Amino acid sequence: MKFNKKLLQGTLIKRYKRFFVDIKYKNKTITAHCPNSGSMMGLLNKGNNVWFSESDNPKRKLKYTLEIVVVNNKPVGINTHLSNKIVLESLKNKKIENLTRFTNIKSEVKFSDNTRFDFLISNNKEKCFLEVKNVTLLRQDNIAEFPDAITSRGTKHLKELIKAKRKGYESYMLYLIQRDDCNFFKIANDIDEEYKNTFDEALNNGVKMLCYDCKLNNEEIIINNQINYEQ
DNA sequence: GACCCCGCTTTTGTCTTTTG
DNA sequence: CAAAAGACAAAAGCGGGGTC
Repeated sequence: MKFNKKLLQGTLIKRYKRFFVDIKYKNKTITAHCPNSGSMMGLLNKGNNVWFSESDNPKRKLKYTLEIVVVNNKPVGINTHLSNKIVLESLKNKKIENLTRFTNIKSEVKFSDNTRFDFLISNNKEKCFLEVKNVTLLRQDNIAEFPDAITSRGTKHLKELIKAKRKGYESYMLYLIQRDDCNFFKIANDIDEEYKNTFDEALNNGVKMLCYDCKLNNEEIIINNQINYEQ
């Protein structure tokens, strides 16, 4: 996934009102859109280097978008919209081993009245729902974790994936770690116990789980290696 | 226009304590 | 003992951009 233009670099001042982030850039303070409504635990230290994009869409209220936060010299992708783009590209390019058999890809597909999943991928034998989660949290060396805050919506998605499975669909969770300094992935059960329980229930009901990390720099973010799940 | 990203602040609601 | 005030909890609404 290439950025349209090279990202610009600044330092973080503060994040507020969920969608706003102030950045120091060339001795000025600019306000950028923060396309991550999560808690972004561990990423929001004042003074962190950040990389952001500039949009030329005249209709936007904020022309800058925060894309990457650098923590301990490691870049972390925070734009949750990009995770779907990255995954779409990876599906098309057959970069995700377990999913190469699916030739048709549809984004944002409605499953029930109040649920839509990120992807419905299919071939002439199987239909498969795929839900993507963006992972940024690292609390111990080498281990990425999700979620970074209680996520009732995430739990709901898992339950809906179980339902999909019962209705004859294949179903997958894909945790996309937008950083490249982790060799393991785990569910942060101390942060959201209910999520962890539902996750286990999903696995027991045949929902499959995949986890990949990414390589990122100021020009692009691309999917990298499959990451081991650690109980 | 509906829905996705889902935490933070404000508002509203309920119960408990204080005061005249 | 009733009314006001305070404490706390639950619920609602806010925000920008993107995609269908």
